[in-house]
Amino acid sequence: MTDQKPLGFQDIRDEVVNRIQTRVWPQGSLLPTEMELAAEFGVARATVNRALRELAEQGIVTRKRKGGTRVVTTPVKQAKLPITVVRQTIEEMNAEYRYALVSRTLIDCPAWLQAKLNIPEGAQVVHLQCMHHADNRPFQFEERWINVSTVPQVLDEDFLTTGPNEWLLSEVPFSNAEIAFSAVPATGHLQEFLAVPPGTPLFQLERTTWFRSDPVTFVRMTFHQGYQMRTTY
Amino acid sequence: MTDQKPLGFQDIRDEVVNRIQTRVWPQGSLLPTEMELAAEFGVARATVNRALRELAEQGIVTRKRKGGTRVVTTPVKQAKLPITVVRQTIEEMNAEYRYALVSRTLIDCPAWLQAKLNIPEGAQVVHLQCMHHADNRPFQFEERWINVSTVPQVLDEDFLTTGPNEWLLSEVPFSNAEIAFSAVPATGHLQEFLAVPPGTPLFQLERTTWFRSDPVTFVRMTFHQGYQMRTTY
DNA sequence: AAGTGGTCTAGACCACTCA
DNA sequence: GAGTGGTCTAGACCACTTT
Repeated sequence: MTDQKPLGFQDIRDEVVNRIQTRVWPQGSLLPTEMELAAEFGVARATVNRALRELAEQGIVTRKRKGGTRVVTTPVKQAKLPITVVRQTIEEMNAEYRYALVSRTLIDCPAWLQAKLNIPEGAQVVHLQCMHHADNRPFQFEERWINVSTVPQVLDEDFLTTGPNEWLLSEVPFSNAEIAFSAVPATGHLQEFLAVPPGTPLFQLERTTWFRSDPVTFVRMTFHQGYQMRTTY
Repeated sequence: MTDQKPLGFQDIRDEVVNRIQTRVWPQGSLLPTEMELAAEFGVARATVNRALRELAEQGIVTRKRKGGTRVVTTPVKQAKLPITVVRQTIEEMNAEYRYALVSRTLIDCPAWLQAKLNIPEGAQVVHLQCMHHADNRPFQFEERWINVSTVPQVLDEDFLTTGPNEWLLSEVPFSNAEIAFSAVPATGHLQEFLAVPPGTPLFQLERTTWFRSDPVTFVRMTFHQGYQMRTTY
């Protein structure tokens, strides 16, 4: 009984990872070709291909036609950061979510936002300020600008009961975005709404969103004192 | 000339995304089966399968045997966050990188770290403090604890010229980790090494790393004032 | 019980890239 | 020019889930 049961692509993948981790195939070395591996494991080349393709996506190996498959020397880890809606985050903590609109105004797009979104002069945007509470304690202050020309429906939405994040997600799903994380001091509005002393370090997330190369929205979300964003790789 | 050239899985994928974005297949709706799509596009089922599998990985659709393929109602975006070495980050800014070891001591594992890494009592760890400079200005302060029992080679490494991050990457590549981002005030060491007034908000990244379920290291990296971490999705 | 996606196979052709 | 991965096909069987 040399072979027990047929191997799947996941078995191949795991075994390759194994050999890389145990330095059977050291960093920088060249792996056998797909055909050789297929012969060794007794599977079709397509199966080996799928296994190695996944490892390439994970950044563990690089693949080149004619060049073969090589173990990456300095693996660039990729943490997957799930971007959820605030409501979900809070409800997953088993806390009670409460949303409150602070202000909603229709304004001419300020110059800095024009530049950031690359939209023409004189465009109009809806400016929103909102608070998100968890168990009645301040959780996140949200300041947002929505491009009226991309999302004209925004003029008919008052955002009194639904947060702009969730509303936009239903109106403009499947957009793409740029995100920036930073630490900022509590000043002005932030200090008041998040109920912290002036200068308190706060975790902040800025995001610019497009739908098919049309700028949709820019949002600045500032979290309560001590908030940690977590992930894995 | 009804069909020009044979379609690839990428064409299928893009066209499906297109139909989802334009609400031909609205959120929550059921897509045609793989066989139906294969017939429509004039390709093999495997090709449709690959296209839809990618969209499922991206979280745009969900797939269930017998249940079919369904457009996700509230897409959970996943930002891919490349975790690079500090040196790279700095060199990509076209700045000059400089590393300096502040302290290196062999100590008994403190209780809080024992709990965090889940290692037995009395274990020993190497405690490191380092500074990373960009163009001779403070960029990042790194405080790290390395588990001696998992990485015994650490006893022979003085870390005078090479940062522990890069060293560990060559000794223990392909590990997995938990990451937490937060905003902290500058105090004590941080304030001095990063040359900022006390209480300045600083961006901090904490990471716990394992290799095959053996705890390797815990690191706390605090960045200079105003640092932003950026990504896309 | 039936229908759907999940996977594998054997073969083929192509595209890239190295020598 | 030759070798490698990239992709596609047609068919098959399996595994899960709903009816």
